[in-house]
Amino acid sequence: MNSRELLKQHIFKTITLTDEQFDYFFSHFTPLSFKKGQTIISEGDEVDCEYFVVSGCLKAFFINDDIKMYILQFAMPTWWTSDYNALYSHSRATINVDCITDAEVLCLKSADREKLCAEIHPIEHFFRWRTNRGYVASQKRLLSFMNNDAKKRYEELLALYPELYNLVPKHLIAAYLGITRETLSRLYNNR
Amino acid sequence: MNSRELLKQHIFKTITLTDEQFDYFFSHFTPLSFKKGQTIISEGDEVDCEYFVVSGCLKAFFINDDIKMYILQFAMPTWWTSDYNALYSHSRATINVDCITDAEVLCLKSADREKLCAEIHPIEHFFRWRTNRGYVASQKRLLSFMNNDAKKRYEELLALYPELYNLVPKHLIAAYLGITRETLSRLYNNR
DNA sequence: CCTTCGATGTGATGTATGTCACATAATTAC
DNA sequence: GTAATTATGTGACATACATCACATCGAAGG
Repeated sequence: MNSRELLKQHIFKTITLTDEQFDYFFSHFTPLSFKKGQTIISEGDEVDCEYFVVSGCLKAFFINDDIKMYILQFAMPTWWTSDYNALYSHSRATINVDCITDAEVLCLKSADREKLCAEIHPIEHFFRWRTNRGYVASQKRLLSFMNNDAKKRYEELLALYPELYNLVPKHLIAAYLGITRETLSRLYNNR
Repeated sequence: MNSRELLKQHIFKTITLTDEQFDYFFSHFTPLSFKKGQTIISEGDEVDCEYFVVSGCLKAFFINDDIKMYILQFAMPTWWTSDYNALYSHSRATINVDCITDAEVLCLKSADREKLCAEIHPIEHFFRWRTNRGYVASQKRLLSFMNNDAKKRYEELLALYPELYNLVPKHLIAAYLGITRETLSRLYNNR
């Protein structure tokens, strides 16, 4: 499926637009291709875009003062990603986004998102529901952090996204779970 | 300030409505009063409202199988709360909401929120931005969980909401931080 | 006023996870 | 194809936090 169809099917799960409306909507996206390891957003950047993943896998991550990495989100096809804190508050990026695999994305400028939301009411509806779902997912992950130990969180992650097991290196899974790679290795080798 | 003015000032930080539009908007809210300790949402309930806090302090919390409590959110005046997972997915409540102090709230039915969002475009805009901010706050809290130890999270919480220190018993602060009351006691007594 | 119960403090001890060190396997770069 | 780099496994030990037990203190209710 091409990127236009993928985006169309994705947003049509929430809203419907006329063909002209969708064409207009789609005309604001810029397709971009990246190679494995390439950086999309670096800490300190001005952030004015968000990204809809068409193929491949991205990660959004934070690096702390001890150079330890924590992964906020793996972004797979039909997921959206950016540094939303920076994007919404017009501040500099504090998180990074890069490519775990070769990837194709559609880039949407924040100013264009706002323009589209103002011009076409259903588009605002779509973005409201996208964030509603993201908020609930984030709360669930927070609860899982408080309630479950690392082993349970690992099993939950693999149950929810089995494709990650072969797609992303284990030290990145550990960085998502908030544990060290050593601990993760011991968990699934039962040591 | 009365509840109508509080809500008006709150939403006018994001959007503007005509007087008639705001009157219409406000007419969908039901004022409710609760006493300290009263329950607003219990696990297993059907959830069809969200709540705008006018006065007092609520907590939204999860109880796990070992009857340990984890607090997702303290809700102070101008905050919104509910079990958003249940509310958005039309499922039964898995989290509880109750009153830490006597409280007044404005209740908005989910069906009315959707109706208002469909009828008045700026209202959809308001709710989109409310959730955008909630999503970013939730991501920040997640990062803090992964990156900081309990002491740092405690200091962060008090820096962000100093009023909680005197308002909320310490075992609830602990339940928000995801630690036991004993550990919290040791943290601030440096033992 | 007295009783009860919830909130808090603190010691002793257990456990999950982190840290550091080192070995080896798998990829990537030249 | 070889060297360099990155990913992974594992042992020894350190540490943050949990658990359990018990004491104290203060607020709420009859």
